[in-house]
Amino acid sequence: MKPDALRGHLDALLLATLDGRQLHGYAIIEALQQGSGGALDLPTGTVYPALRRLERAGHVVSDWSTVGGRKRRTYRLTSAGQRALNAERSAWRQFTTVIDGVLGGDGKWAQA
Amino acid sequence: MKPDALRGHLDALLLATLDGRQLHGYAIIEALQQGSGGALDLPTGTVYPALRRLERAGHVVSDWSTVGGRKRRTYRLTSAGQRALNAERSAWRQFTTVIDGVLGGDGKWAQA
DNA sequence: CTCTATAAGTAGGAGCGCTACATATAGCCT
DNA sequence: AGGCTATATGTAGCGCTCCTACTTATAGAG
Repeated sequence: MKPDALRGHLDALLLATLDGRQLHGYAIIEALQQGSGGALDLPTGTVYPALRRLERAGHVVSDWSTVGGRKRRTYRLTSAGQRALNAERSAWRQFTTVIDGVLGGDGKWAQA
Repeated sequence: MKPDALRGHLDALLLATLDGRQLHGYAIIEALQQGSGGALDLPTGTVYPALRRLERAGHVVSDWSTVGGRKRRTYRLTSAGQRALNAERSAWRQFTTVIDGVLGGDGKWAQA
């Protein structure tokens, strides 16, 4: 998958990954790897700044802890973040419907 | 739909719009409007530069004509563009599958 | 004592889509 | 005659985001 395809959808992925659980940055990256069957291998330089953005936006909050001598910054959704996630999910639905419609066209290639 | 969601997928839309027919820029914008049920209303400042990029990339070629006193630049796919369109379509499939998987998660919200 | 895994971060760049503006013709309405 | 709308193409420059590359630090394996 071309790296920039995520543009504009990364927030949704991060929020969804934090839905119902709290994870630190490194664990989020691993969760996305596993949750995507290995298709998503996001670099730290993408994820960490994105989490900061989400925190600035009030969608997540973080707490520091130390586990096994290593510092962790653990994130969890705020209620605003939960609402944002719902919005992202419905926006994603709309988005794929629209693009599918254009790409699918008249059924020339559709097979599903 | 948030405007930047298109990032990375605009080429696919333009190539798909030109699949099997030749259109000029203005007509492409209208075709996308109709083909998306009004959801896509791309500004000329987005479409024209994108068409130039596609032409530079060898995916489309253009010819000038004059119709009703107005100049038109009509685009059509090259064979490389046709291949690129196929690639974009399968990339889109992969992309949506991956994101759907992450957003859908464990079925908490999936309804389809 | 080095190498890998774990863990977080910054600096800087590329590139794309957008806003806003400029240009030009045809046709309609007043 | 003048203005307005639709048709048609284009550029300049901005903002943002994701990426590459690098830095820092600890624990454990070999």
